[in-house]
Amino acid sequence: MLARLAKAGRALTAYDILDAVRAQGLRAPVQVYRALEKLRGEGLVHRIESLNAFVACAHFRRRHEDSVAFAICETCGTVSEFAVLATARALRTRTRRSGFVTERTTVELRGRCAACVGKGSEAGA
Amino acid sequence: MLARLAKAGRALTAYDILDAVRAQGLRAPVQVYRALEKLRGEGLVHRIESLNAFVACAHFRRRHEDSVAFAICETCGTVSEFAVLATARALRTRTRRSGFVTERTTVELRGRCAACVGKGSEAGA
DNA sequence: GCATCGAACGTTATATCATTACACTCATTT
DNA sequence: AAATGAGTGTAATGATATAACGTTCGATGC
Repeated sequence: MLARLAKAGRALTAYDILDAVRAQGLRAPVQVYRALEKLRGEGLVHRIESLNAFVACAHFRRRHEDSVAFAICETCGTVSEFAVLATARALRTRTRRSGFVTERTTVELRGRCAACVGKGSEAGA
Repeated sequence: MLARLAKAGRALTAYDILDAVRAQGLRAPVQVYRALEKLRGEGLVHRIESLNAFVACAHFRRRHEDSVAFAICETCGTVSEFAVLATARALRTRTRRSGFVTERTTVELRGRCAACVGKGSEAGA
């Protein structure tokens, strides 16, 4: 299942994954959600909140759990993961001043990846 | 509808809203989604991606559209909005270096608000 | 005036995402 | 062996969101 996700390069919904792994014996959504939950716990999978979908962790669980961001291309669906240590720290500090204790941050960027920006301008010209 | 959202102080799902405004003649989800879409366009409502829910804009559309973040209390559900101009700019710059053109950013923090942290430590002591 | 058009709206149905409930298996403990 | 409890599989359902389609109504051109 993790292999499927990693191969996809984009985010897959639980039902996308279900379709992909039916051959391997998983038959119901709840089984996929349980597996995803476990993988997320191990830091091998991230959930993309704005897509209600999942990606394989690009960084092989290098303990960055709470400071990861995603750039999501609206055109091709590609999701790239990057670390945002300093940004996450700044946000925590900022909200801490009003007494809020941050446990988890979600940072997601929507836009166009390099490849799609290139194609877009060609088409427009 | 906006009044309902503003009064709530927390995020409401489209169906929460639907229940609240049935008296005012809205009868189906799609009507609520259409209204929300319009309000979002006007900058009066924000969507909280990690909750699949909506909040009234706390800043009266002061043109901060693309640089707003939310601190969401896991205990009481309170959502507070704050501006993250510099953070959003930094993220845009950062991804721009790899050719990604950011159109929209989502920043959401989960944790405990001041009030709930206080209560929590009392209970724990 | 009135035919035409298109945007907005209402209704119904359906698609999509996620969880609950419960029975069964099987390893562990006693 | 009986009791316990974690994990698993299945079915059903709940929660979120959109599609499809007909109607209304104001704007436009004749």
